[in-house]
Amino acid sequence: MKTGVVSIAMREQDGADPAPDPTPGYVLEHQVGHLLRRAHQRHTSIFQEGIGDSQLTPTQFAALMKIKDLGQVSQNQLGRLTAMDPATIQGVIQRLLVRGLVERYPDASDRRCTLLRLSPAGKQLATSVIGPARAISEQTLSPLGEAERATFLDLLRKLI
Amino acid sequence: MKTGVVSIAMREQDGADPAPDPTPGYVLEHQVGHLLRRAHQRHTSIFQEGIGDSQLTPTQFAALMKIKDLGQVSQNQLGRLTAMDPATIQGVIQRLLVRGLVERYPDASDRRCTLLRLSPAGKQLATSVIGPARAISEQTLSPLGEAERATFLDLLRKLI
DNA sequence: GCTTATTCATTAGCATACAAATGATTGTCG
DNA sequence: CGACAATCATTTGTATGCTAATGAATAAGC
Repeated sequence: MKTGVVSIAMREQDGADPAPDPTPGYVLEHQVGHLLRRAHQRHTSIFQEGIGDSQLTPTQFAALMKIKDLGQVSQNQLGRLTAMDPATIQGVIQRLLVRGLVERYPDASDRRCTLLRLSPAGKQLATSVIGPARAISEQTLSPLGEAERATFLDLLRKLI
Repeated sequence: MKTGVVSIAMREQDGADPAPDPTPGYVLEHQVGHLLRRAHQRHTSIFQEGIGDSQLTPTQFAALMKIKDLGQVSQNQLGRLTAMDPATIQGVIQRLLVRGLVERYPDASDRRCTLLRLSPAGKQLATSVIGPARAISEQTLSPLGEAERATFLDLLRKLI
């Protein structure tokens, strides 16, 4: 039977030590970044479950809502309003275009820009998913009471 | 000069209406999912800025910390502990293997499993980034006061 | 007005993140 | 013990999300 000392010596010969070595005072599960990642993961799962359109992602939904709000908007401007960089919003819009939910047309006053608007199908979808979207927000916050929800959203907004 | 009425009529002929159409009572910027996404984005940016190793991502860091805590662990088990599905943890570990931060060896008691441990370089890196990681958590929460931070983390934990 | 800087949109490359399918191995249950 | 279920790891495909580079068009400064 190998002793602990011998075992450790052998492992050090291999150059790696599989002994547990937790860092005092640093718990991954308590870090705000890890918790934000997991909370965002949970919300995404709730969204896909509840939005009622298996192709529509949270970012595509955000783009759709923002175009609906504004009527028309350039791609980069839409990206700024939905917190997506130009490369990301490009892909999101491309997929909405393929589905026929968004239309593009040139901006007469600035030939660099392409303006976006909702197609009739896009308008129809945008309207029909607002109900599910409200339910998704409610379900995401369902572990919290009413006062806790308001507090949480207040604090979360301060972290943006 | 075109009137508004004529302009709208022409647009309806195109099948799309670029008129603004905000939904009463639904503000994208107030939705918990959008706020979680943006807060997570901000944290990731702070992480990349502060971790001190331009190649190390938040998920790679989480995997590194968890292997350090446990000494050795199978890949799928590590994924469960860090909230990554098997496909995601596979890629994360692959990149840590390429960098020589993690080592693999077979589990004698279960030939399906491959056990993971930190290499000496992995141990060194894991130890050296704990200080920056603490600073990253602090900076992420810096918009909040002490009491607010505790409240926020409590509520965030309830949402996992 | 002309150079310079900025902005718009796209592209390539890399890193999560998930669903679904696969093959190998192990566990369970009749 | 032998069929069936479950688990481990991988692979493929799709969708964010970022950096960096590009070319076209506009804005700013001198």
